[in-house]
Amino acid sequence: MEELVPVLKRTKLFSGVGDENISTMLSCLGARLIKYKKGEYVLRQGEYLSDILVLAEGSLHIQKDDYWGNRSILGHIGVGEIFGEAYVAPDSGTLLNDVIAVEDSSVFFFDVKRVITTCSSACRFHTMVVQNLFFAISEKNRGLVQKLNYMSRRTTREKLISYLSEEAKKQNSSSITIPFNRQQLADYLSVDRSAMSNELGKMRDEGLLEFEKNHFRLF
Amino acid sequence: MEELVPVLKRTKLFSGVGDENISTMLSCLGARLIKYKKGEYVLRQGEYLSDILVLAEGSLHIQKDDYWGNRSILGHIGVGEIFGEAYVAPDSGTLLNDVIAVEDSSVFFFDVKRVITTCSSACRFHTMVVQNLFFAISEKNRGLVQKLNYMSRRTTREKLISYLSEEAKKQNSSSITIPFNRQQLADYLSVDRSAMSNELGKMRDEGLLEFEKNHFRLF
DNA sequence: TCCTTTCCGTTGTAAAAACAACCGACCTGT
DNA sequence: ACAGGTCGGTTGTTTTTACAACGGAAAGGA
Repeated sequence: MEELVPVLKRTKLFSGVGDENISTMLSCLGARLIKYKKGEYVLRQGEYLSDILVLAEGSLHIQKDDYWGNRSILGHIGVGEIFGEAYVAPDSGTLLNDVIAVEDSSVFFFDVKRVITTCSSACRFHTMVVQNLFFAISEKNRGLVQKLNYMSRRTTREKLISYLSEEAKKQNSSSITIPFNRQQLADYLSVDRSAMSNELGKMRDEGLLEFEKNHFRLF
Repeated sequence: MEELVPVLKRTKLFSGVGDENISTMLSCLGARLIKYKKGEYVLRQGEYLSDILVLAEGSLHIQKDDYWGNRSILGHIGVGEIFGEAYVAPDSGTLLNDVIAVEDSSVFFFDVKRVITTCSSACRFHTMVVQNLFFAISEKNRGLVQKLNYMSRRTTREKLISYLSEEAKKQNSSSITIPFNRQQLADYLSVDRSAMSNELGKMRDEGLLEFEKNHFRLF
C-alpha cells in the first residue's frame, strides 16, 4: 500500500495534504487497497456501496446492461480519479452501473463514515479531505449539468451552438479552441460524426462560424 | 429571519438537526436572509459565488441566454431546495446560469467557508450539516447521471427503453408506475410528445410493453 | 519513400424525429 | 347539461438524423 502513496498525493482527494501526512491518514480513513486482474468486476450494479474509491493503478470502464441485455460503455476511469462517491449516501440506493478492470488495476477503498466524520484533532488534514471531496463532487456536478445542457437540444445544430457558445463564454473570446477532435465531439454531444461534420459545414456556409481543426471562431 | 426557521427544519440541509439547534447554528453558519421581488435576479451568469443557498419562500427559475441571445429555462427551484452548492468550490469558475425570482421570494445565504469548515465543538450539529450537504449534492449527481444516460441515446425508442428499463430495476418489478404524465416524460427525455406517444404505440404493437396512463408493464 | 492509419469533409439514402393539426376521453366548474 | 380545459393517441408532412461509403489530407512508422 505504501508504495502507492505518491499516487494519492497527486489526486484531488488529497490535494493540499503533504505526503508525510497521507501515510498517517490512511489508517484514520480506514483505507484498504484491493487489486484486480484485467476483466474482473470492481463494482457491480445492484450492490450497496459504503466506500469512496480512488484508482491507484490501471484503468477501469463504467458499463451498463439494460433490461433487455444490451451493454454499453458509459465512461472511463483513469489513475487518480475518485469514483463511487455519489453512491455512499444512506439513501442512495444501489449502484446503477458495473465498474470493470480494463487492465490489471489497484483501487483504494475509503470508508465513507470515516471520511466524512471528522476524527479527533490528531488528524489536522481530515477537514481538508472532506472539503476536497465536496469540491470534487461539485466539479463532476458542473460537468454533468453542462453536458445535459447541450444534450437537451433537439438538433445537432442546436447542440453545437450551445456547446460552442458556452466555450466562448468560458474562454471569454469568440475565437476558441476545443479539447476534442471531431469524433470525440460527436461522442460528447451524442450525435453522428458525419452528420455533425455536415452541419458544421452548413453553419460555416451561412456565416455563423469558421473553423480549422479544433479551433473555432464564432460570428 | 427567525420566522423562517421552521422552513429550514424541513430542508435536506438541516435534516436531523432539531429546530432549537437551527437557530443557534444560523450565526455559526453566517446565515443571511435576502428577499427578492418578482422578476429580480438572485444570481447572475458570470458572477462568482461563495454561498450555499436555500430557498425559504417563493419560487425561482434557472435560465440561460446563449451567445446569440436565445433564452431558455432550464429548471425550477421550489421552497426548501438547496442551490448554488456546485459553484462554491475555489476553482469552479463563474455561474453559468441566471437565477431569477418567479414570485416574491426569500433566500438564505450560507457562507460556504463557515459551512464546510467545522467550527468549535460548541456546534455539535455542524458535522451533520456538512454530511447533509454532501448527501444532497450526491443525490443531484445521481439524478444527473441517470438523465444523461437516457438522453445519450439516439432514438426516442432507445431513450424510452433505457428509462423504463432503469425504472423497472429501481422498482424491482417489470410492472412500474412512473412519476410523469406524457408531456413531462417527453420533456424529461427531451423528445417530442406526439412522436413519443407514437413510438410507445409501436412498441406496444410489437409486444415490448403495455401501458395505461402512467403505469407500464415490460415484457 | 512508401505504406498504413487517422482524421474529417462529402454525398446519397433510408430511417426517425419534429411539427402541426385533429379528435376523443375525461375533468371541473358553472 | 354545458363550456372549457387537460391529456394523450393518431396522422400526414417536412425536416433532420443516422448510416454507410468514399476520398483526400495529414501524420507516423518502417
